Amino acid sequence: MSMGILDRMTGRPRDPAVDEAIRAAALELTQEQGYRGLSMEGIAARSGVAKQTVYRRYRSKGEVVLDALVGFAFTQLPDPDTGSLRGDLTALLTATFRAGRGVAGDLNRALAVEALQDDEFAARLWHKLIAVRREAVAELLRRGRERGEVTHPDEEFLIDLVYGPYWYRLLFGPAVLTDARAQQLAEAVCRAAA
Amino acid sequence: MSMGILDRMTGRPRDPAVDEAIRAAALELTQEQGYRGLSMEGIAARSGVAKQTVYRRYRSKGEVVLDALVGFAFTQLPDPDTGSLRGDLTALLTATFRAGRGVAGDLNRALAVEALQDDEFAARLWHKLIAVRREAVAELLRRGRERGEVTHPDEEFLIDLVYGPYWYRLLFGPAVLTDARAQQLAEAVCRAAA
Amino acid sequence: MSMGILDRMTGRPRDPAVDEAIRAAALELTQEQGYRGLSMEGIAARSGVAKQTVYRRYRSKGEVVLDALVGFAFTQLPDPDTGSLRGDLTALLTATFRAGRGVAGDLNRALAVEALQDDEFAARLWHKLIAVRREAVAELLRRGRERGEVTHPDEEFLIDLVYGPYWYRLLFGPAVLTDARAQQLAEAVCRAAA
Amino acid sequence: MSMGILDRMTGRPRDPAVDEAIRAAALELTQEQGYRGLSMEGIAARSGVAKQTVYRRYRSKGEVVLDALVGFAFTQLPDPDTGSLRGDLTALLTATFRAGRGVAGDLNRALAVEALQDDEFAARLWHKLIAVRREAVAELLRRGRERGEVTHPDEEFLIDLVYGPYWYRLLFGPAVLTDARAQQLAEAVCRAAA
DNA sequence: TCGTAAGCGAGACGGTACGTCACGTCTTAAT
DNA sequence: ATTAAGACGTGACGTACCGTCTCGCTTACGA
Repeated sequence: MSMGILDRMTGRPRDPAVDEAIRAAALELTQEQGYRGLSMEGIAARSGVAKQTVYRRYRSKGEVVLDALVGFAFTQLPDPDTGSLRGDLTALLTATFRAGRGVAGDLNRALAVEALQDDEFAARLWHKLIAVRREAVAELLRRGRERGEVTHPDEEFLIDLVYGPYWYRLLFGPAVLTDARAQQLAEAVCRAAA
Repeated sequence: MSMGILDRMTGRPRDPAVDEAIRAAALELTQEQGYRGLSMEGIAARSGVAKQTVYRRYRSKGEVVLDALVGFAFTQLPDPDTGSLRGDLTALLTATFRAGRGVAGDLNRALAVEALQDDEFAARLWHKLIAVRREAVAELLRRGRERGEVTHPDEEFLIDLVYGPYWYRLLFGPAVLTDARAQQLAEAVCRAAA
Repeated sequence: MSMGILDRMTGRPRDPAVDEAIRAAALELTQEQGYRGLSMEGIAARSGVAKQTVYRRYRSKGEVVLDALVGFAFTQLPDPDTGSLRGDLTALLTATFRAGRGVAGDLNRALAVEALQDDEFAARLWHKLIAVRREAVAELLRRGRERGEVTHPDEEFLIDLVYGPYWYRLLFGPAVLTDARAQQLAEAVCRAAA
Repeated sequence: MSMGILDRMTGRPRDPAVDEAIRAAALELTQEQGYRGLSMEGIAARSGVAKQTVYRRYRSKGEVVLDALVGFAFTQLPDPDTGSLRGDLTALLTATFRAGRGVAGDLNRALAVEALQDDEFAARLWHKLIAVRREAVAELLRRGRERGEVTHPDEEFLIDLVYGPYWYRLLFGPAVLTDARAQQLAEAVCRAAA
């Protein structure tokens, strides 16, 4: 959220309303005009905030979008416990795909653009978002492993298998992030994991 | 390559050396400075060509990169026929991953950036590059289907499964496009396809 | 005028209408809001020209003002030949003071601001404006020397005596650049020169 | 110095060390980077003082510089009484020119910049600095008038003649504020005054 | 052979956004 | 009330590219 590593306790405190306005503006603009139409200048203008005030908090528009996305409710991944790996994965992937069809899809695309061009940002993105999502799958897999549903030794690989098609389709033609696809994918991962 | 629908037959013909210089400049700059450092302005400067001359051939830097990449040797996908789906997929994925570790990876990233921001370009990219690669896998799957190795009805889904992890890793941390991973993936796809 | 040392002969030629618009905008803005209210940004906006287009011609607003002033008619100093040093000086100083009471005074003040803060600019100002004005006085003094009206050996000093009070009053309280003062000054210089 | 018209007597008293630090910082920065590099922001930073603390005392950087300069020893003009106008003027001008060659020159230039852009400040500068200096000359002239050395009726004009060349040279090329020049000038003023 | 039609290098031009700097005001907690 | 610290709206800075344009020059082909 705030860029400071340690919270300062001196000086005028940052206005939380400003934080909110910036995030809101970033979301609005991304939805209205796509990521191409998003700029630090535009965010500042829309949120009625000075450019410096945005730069004080974020290095780039990517950071703004990331922060805005992290604040989203549907980012809180469900941690379903249906009793079977397939059920768990289906639940998680369905939720993921559904989010991907909405605003979150646009935001994810925006983050991808930034990450592809900036390694530092890619690293931050990984820690703040990607790693969290991966951990959710890892947890499912651990439970599956206890039940004997998972024998494949390489957890990382399996997680790639879960999220790979999601991002692939986010990149090229968003038309297929359907619930049916989510189910197919869960099934496929189960087979691979066995 | 040439943007004209119908070849004009009057006036001074385009200089092929210029085409070459532009592509070369795009490659060099992408490698040296990443996609962020790539600009139409820069391409023109580096190739010693007027800006207009670049615009006469390409709408955007994405198109330049796409054209440059298409001209690459390792873009010609192998069409292995090892006798088994697993063998075929392993061969194809190994080749793909290897390319992804080199320059082609940078170029693919560049194309992704452009595609994410421009739907028109995304469509062109799909037709010129993605569709071709997908067709290669489709062919393997057809052969596997004849042999009875493939029973899964949804070919499109399986192809997503093949390429999804590749792009996912191209986005986030390129460190894992190893030969071993290619093999793992081939194996997983086989299981899903069965 | 144009910043280029040698005129290029390739590329699209600069639009003279743009030159004109920039100078006009600079003059208008200086008169309307004083030098403090003058900015490269404002000049560009007022003249309906892109900021880069201004920067392509001038390094700073000082240069713009200088160029604008040099283009002025009343910059062409009179070279009076009244037959006496006192007559000549009176004519020249009266003209100078009169100009100083009008727009040229504001512009001169603007140039002083810039020169005081930038040695490089001060040098250019000297060559383009100050030196020219000094040469006019030098010519008068030479004629006076032939007539025996001038015996003082240090021409530079005498010129300082002519222009010093002018700039002093331009700096502090512009109320006294009267014709009477011009005459007094001419008289005083004559005495000093004798 | 202190901006308050009436001294307040409640609350925490102002720290005199702060006053000193601000003036010192202003001097240092002016010498190091010229007036262009001087800013309220910079003064505060260099003096280790909050920005507000500077603004509480001074309206603008010009005021700071003025205050700093007024505090200088060599600002106390000598009131020589050599017995002749020429002697008096030579003494005063030599002192003035010498100071102009040092830090005081830079400070004077700085004040000129501010005064040229801000009429209110120009007025304050006149009262606090210029008028004082002019009065010193006026005193010399009065004495000269008693002795019969001065017959010229316009005292103001003569004072302009004394200080004009000084400021002129402060503006354009400081190389000539020599002792010899001071003497020449004193001589010329004497002749004009006679 | 000569005109017409493009290609080409060069660079001007109106734009938009960048990221930074300083301004002058403000809000906080501590003194 | 003063102080250090720093947030904040504002406005300008100087730069980078964008995509289009206008020059003068050069290559071709076809009449």
